Amino acid sequence: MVDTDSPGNAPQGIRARARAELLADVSRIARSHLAESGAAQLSVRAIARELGLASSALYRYFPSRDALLTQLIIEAYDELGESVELAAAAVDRDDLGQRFGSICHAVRDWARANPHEFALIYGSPVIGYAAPDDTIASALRVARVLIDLAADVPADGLVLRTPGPLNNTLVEQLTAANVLAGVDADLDVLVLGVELWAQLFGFVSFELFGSFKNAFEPADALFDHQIDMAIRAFGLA
Amino acid sequence: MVDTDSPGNAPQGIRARARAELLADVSRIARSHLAESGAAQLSVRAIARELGLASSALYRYFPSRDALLTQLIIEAYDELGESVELAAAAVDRDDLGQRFGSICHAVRDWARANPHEFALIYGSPVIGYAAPDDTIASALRVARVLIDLAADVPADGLVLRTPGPLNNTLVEQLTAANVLAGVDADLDVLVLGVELWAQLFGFVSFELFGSFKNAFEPADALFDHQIDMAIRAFGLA
DNA sequence: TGTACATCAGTGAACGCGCGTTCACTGATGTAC
DNA sequence: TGTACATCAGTGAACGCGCGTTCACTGATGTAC
Repeated sequence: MVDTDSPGNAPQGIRARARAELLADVSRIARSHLAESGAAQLSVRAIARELGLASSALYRYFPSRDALLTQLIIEAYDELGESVELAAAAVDRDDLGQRFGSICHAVRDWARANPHEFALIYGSPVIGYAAPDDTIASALRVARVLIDLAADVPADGLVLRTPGPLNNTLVEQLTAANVLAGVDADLDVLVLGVELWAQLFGFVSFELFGSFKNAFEPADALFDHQIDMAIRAFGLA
Repeated sequence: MVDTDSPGNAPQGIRARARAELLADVSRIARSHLAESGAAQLSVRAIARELGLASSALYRYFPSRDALLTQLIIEAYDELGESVELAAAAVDRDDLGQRFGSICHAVRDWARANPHEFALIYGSPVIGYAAPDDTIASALRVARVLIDLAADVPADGLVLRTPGPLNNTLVEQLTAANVLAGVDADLDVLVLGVELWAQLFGFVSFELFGSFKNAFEPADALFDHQIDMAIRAFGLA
């Protein structure tokens, strides 16, 4: 008899599937604890408790608490990176202003929907935890999308431009960024892009971490205005 | 016999002086622990241990751990605020570009000298801790210096200006900021100022929290360039 | 100037709780023949 | 198809440590008369 009663959605053995499910559960619960206690307080025991497992069981899945934290960080970078990539791809590639706006809104929207994950990757570093190199690739996804955009912005429309030549160090650093992303953006465009990148995340940090409290709540109008101004600075308006 | 052997530098009783000294010691030690373990891990017991006191002794000085945290936060805001005020006052008040640059450098310099205090006040909020209203006045000092500057910037030089009228909500929020600071800055200048404020702190966060890693290290040239561009955007160059 | 009393700083034990990680173990799943 | 063995998931006790906060107390400093 041919084995047809076992459905086709079992590409792995029963163990592999159980393992994948438990890993997902751990991640979900860990993220909820992130919101309730913060990254520094993330507790292997508390997660195991919520799963109904002995705390030692989790050591079959993660070598240490820090490894768990690393996975959460990578997941957060990847989620944000994917949102931003999708947002950039969702609009007309040649409408650079709209593309920039879409990217910015994706960052802010994801951050507001996942404030604790945002805090994990862009807030104060967790003391005593050193992020391993595994996080780098994921961390760079947002930057890459922005550099790609910069590479498409024509240099001659730029409203804010350095008078005279750029500082040597800066030229080296910007060139390295171009190389890393495999593009050849104009350096004056690129440096402005980096500064607007800092502005974007500064804004979101202010909004989420409380600096806008009692002043810019809601911050939607201010955000839209900031994007407008950035588009103008690029000469895309 | 007249009591002349007791020197004049005792404006308070022996107890009051001892208390002031111990409070200063607590603050100093707490700040060093901030660097070693982070705000969430700040421990009354560890501080008492380092002081050679029973942990219960500190409850004569602080009603709770959170109160200690509050004091550290206020101190940090005040230190930064004072640096920035001094920096703004140290230059020619009418040289607005220089004044802006001096303010920005003061923020960055203080943050680099006190990265953990910066993280405490501008990084991810400490979960489970709600800052009381006592912190507000100190938190506003930097913003006030910037708004004062904005009030002196002539509106007609502005390079980046909103096309058409500002959004209503934004007008209200900006007007409120003017009122709070007791000035009457042009709203187009003011909104640009707010956005450059976000940029300034975004930059410093990136630099201190690691987003510039492997890319803008050192970040000095980038910072100077960013300030240059901001001054241009204000029309002050 | 001296005395009586109130205030305050600091002690040390205790309460009740948390944590990460290791280890020898049981029993179930998977694999090679 | 069945059997023997290897791998893996999960257990529960233990190690050694941490924490904030309360409480009754001792002894020193300050104050009012």
